[in-house]
Amino acid sequence: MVTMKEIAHRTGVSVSTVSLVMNHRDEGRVKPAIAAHVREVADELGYQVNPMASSLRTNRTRTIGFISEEVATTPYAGGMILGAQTAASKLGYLLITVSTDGGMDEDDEIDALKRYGADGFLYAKMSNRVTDVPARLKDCPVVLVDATGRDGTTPSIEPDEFRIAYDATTRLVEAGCERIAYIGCSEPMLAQEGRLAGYRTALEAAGRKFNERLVVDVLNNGPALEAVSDLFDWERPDGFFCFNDARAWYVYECAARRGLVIGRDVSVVGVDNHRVFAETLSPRLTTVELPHFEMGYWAAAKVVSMIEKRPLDDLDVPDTRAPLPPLDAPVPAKVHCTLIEKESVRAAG
Amino acid sequence: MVTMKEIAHRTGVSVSTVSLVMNHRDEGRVKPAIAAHVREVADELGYQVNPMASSLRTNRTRTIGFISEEVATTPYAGGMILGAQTAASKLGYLLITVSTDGGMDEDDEIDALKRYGADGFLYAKMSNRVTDVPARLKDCPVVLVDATGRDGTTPSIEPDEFRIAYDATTRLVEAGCERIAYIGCSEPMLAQEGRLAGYRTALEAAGRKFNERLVVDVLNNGPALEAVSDLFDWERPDGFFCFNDARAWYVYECAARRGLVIGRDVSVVGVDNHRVFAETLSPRLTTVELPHFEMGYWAAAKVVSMIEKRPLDDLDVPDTRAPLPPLDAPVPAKVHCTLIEKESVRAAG
DNA sequence: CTGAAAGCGCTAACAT
DNA sequence: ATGTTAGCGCTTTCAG
Repeated sequence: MVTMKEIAHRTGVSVSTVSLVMNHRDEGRVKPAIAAHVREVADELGYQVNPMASSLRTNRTRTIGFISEEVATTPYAGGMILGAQTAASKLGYLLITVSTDGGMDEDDEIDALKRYGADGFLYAKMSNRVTDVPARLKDCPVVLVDATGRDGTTPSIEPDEFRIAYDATTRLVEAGCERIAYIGCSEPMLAQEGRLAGYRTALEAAGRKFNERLVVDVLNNGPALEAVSDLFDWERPDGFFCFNDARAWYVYECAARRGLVIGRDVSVVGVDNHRVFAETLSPRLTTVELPHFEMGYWAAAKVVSMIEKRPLDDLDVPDTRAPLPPLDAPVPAKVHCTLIEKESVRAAG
Repeated sequence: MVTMKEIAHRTGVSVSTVSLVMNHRDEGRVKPAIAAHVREVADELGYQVNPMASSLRTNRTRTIGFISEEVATTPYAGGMILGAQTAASKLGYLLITVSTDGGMDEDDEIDALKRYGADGFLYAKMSNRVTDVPARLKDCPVVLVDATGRDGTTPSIEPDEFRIAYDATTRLVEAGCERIAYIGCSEPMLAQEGRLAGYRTALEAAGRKFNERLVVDVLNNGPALEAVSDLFDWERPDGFFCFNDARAWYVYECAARRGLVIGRDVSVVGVDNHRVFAETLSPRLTTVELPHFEMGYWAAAKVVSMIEKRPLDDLDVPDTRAPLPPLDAPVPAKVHCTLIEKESVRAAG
């Protein structure tokens, strides 16, 4: 391992000078020629800072902890983690992911993260929920991902559920569907409330009236298929907005059994059909992809801005907003999802 | 943060003594009474070692790096990571995961891991492939996960593909299926070869003869559905062994369109139907679950044994082998997958 | 059996 | 503008 000491030795300056240069804290403190030489030798030797050693003095490790209890049980975690890691990496941080599903104890894992000196934390859910920040994270920089804090005390990022449903439903309207159904989720979730409202509002904006009988809220189980089946038989919808991929599947199954072809006889807009699934289905499906990557990305950038106490705008975060693509977009069209970024209500740390 | 210095102060001994005790290196070096007292005070104060500080002297961080390029694009990574993290955590290590899909450069990510002093590495694929170990990992402890090294130089763990297919096919035979099809994968993969062989051998062991026309190797795309559809019409199979969940889906779709009920008219054994998917489908499906968790678990334990240069048996690793459950197991039956653990051909480090 | 002292690689006051 | 010094928390000889 090549150390500052070695560079100091080779360049004939002291370690402190090398330290200044390597941390870009020269600028009027070290003669430019010297600084350049130091940098050159460092490059040549392939010098890399030892984050352990510097953390000992600075109490900063340039690591951020990512905590989620659903890494193993949902296919969406990967995208979020990748987004967070991408931003972290770009900003010179390392993301350390711990999942607390299975037998893992959340507090233990958080302790491990703290022991290793994480500078900040991402606390992630895999579907928008009101969430309490764990007690031991109370006075650390924390950002919630795909979740919203109970008290408005913690910054968060979450999908604009209302707009997802509004856009999806509008799309079905514009595609000429007359009887648009919503296959929702019967568990209480922010996503469900927001989407039902968006569906309803879009219908009304299009001059349709909301029909309760076209709304079926189901769980992910056997009776769900019957419920959707009944909907097919009794209401004969020609368009479906589906809460998620599992719900969309009930529609495919029912359609297949009746000889109906999706894209011809009925239209379906689903949310977040996962890739494995979508590869098979996508030719006949319009999807709203929840921007897990983007949420992770933003959250990581945000927590870095909190750690370094500088405005988020100084960091390079792409804008994830994009307009709804036109209806004649190639199939499978992707309806882009907008995001809601919440600043902490109190000072963001 | 509570330090050794503080404990030393409170107990009236020196830091070195505290160090000995905390590292369980007392035993004939520190008087038992003193040791006990030190431990007591440490507990009371909630002392935690500072891994940064000790790494400075020992060049050990008790972290292991997990590298994969498919974290975001497959739903299976989560289980593997969770397994690895569980074992790591149990053994007092922290798992640091980096994914190299998306725009991430693998070498950069490995460098980051090395900079942070990872003691060993897990290099994971999400489906069994012959794999080269990255150059910069050459002289570090490395274990391959769901992959096999090109030269037998690196320990690895991978599913027993032959037996997966053998067991699945046998199960279909025992369930009374007469015409058992294999919906395979047309890409060259170890998994495909092994499974085709297992399918064939199981048929022959049951006194059936292998019929090429019952084998359909497909990609994950449009033509696949037609190929399976043709198989239904021309060969009228009553049992299906499917390479993975996407392939199984073609069978469901074809069956639904023909009014055939799975579990009554046709039997299906799939591999690795992911949970999101399985929640909807599982009542009618027998699955072979690839033991991603167990692979991750074993691999992490293995790499720790390499790092600490002590035999794997000293560590607490559960045996993941289990017998095939009986055919009258409640549906969905899970066919357990056996694993192949490969030691390095040369000395294991 | 226990403590003093040195040093891991780095940063940050403080001198020059 | 650069070097000296001290010390972060811990491990590890080496003396006693």
